[in-house]
Amino acid sequence: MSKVATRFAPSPTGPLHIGGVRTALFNWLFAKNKGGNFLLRIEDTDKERSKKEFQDQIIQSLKWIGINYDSDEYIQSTKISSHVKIAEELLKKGNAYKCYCSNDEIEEQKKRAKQKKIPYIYDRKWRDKNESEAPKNIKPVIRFKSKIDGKSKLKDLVQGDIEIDNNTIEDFVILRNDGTPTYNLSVTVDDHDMNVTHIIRGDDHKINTFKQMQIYDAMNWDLPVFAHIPLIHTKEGKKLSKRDKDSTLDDYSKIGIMPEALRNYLLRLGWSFKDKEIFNLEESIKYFNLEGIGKSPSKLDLNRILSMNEYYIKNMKEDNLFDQLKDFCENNKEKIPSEKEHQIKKSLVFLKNKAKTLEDIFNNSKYLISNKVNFNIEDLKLIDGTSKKIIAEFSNRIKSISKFNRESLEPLINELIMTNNTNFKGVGQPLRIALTGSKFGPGIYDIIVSLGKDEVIKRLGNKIFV
RNA sequence: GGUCCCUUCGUCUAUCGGUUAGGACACAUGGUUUUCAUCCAUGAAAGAGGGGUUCGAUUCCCCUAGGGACCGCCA
Repeated sequence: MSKVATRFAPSPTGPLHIGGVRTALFNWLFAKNKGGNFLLRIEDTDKERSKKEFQDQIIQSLKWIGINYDSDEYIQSTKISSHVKIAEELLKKGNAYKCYCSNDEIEEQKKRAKQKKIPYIYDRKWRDKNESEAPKNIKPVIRFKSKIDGKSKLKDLVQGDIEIDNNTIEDFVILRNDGTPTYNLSVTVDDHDMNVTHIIRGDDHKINTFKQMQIYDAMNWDLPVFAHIPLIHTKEGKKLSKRDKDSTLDDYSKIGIMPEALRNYLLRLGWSFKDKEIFNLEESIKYFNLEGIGKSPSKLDLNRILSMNEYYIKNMKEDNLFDQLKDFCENNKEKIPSEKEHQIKKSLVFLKNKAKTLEDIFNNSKYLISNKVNFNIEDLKLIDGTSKKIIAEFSNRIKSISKFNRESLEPLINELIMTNNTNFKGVGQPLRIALTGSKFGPGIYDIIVSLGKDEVIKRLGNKIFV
């Protein structure tokens, strides 16, 4: 058996959506599991809708989530001439024929079928007609001569055996009247040329597979193995499309979901391995198989994505986490000033405990990133006379503390609680608001220590607390 | 409408004829705590319905219902 090769074949007509990412992931993991190659093919034959920017974005997205393809990307539009050659060969061999029906004629047939409520299928008018009868003013399309009798069986590795009557597959167009190949032809020729052994793709291609199988058969090419994975559905239970909310990879990266987390989530969406939930990269490759793919569609669950991301934030090495945070902030928020990097990196140890996303970490570390405190108006109202007194006392007393850490601050805080006849909240809350502008945030000791003595004194000295 | 596919807690899923139907997320309650969280414990929560086959069905078969995909000279 030849070396396993899988491929992911997106069309660059929009941003890569999450279902595509999962398809790519499954193909990639399958290939890596088998020690094979994973290839990327850009299906850009629709000139109207294909855009280079989407192609770049797809490649960028795959890179982001850590899926790397073997050898250069295969650009379908550069292979059109070989597709056409095959169409001509099929024509010569009698597996295809020229169809001179006009657009109007076809439309008319469709309309009539709709009225009669019978399924439309091209009536094979030119299948056996002599070309001498061809109208001069019409450029023909080339149609594949599909089987009419009998049944065809698809041995699908996910769906099992699927059998359909051949007469439900129409004589589909393989070459348009402008001479360009259509999807089913191009895909088949490319997959064959690329030596693809396993085609793992969305459920929505199942019927196409029956068309493509006939081309393989006519050309006497080895049939690859097919595996059609169930689609990802929206909350409403419909096929997820790029137009849906939270459907593209960017929707997740921009709120601070990390690639490891999204990869792990997508792996477990529609695939399982016993009760295991967390798979690092090595485990993903080691355990991935087609048997674990379920047959029913699954819905996206943002809570689960967030929870997965939270897990990775908490369990990731801080160096790595910081690098990701840095990139995230630069790309989506504001750049972390280089002089603050060390301080923030050190603070991750507590910042990460309160975060589900990189965005959360960013929000919780704003008090460190910015030199100016941005006060929440509502929270500021909580600062009363006693609060001001406590702030002043605290500020005064820390000036004499030489070692600025939790141990040295604790007695001081406790003393303030006693002398002001209050509880921890009575002291902690005003200090937190004064230092960060908000009553929510990291633990007060963490805030104070991470800011450092000078900065704390400076912030507590703000005129509004006098 | 035709063809094909699917159906276990709200969600993702485990179970490959015998289980108190398990786990995870979300949810609820309680505990820890220094706000918000985290963390820990506990709880509620499922085999679409009906027939078979079988000593025994969530599991195998059939029907019904519900859902989905496809039905382009798009990919």
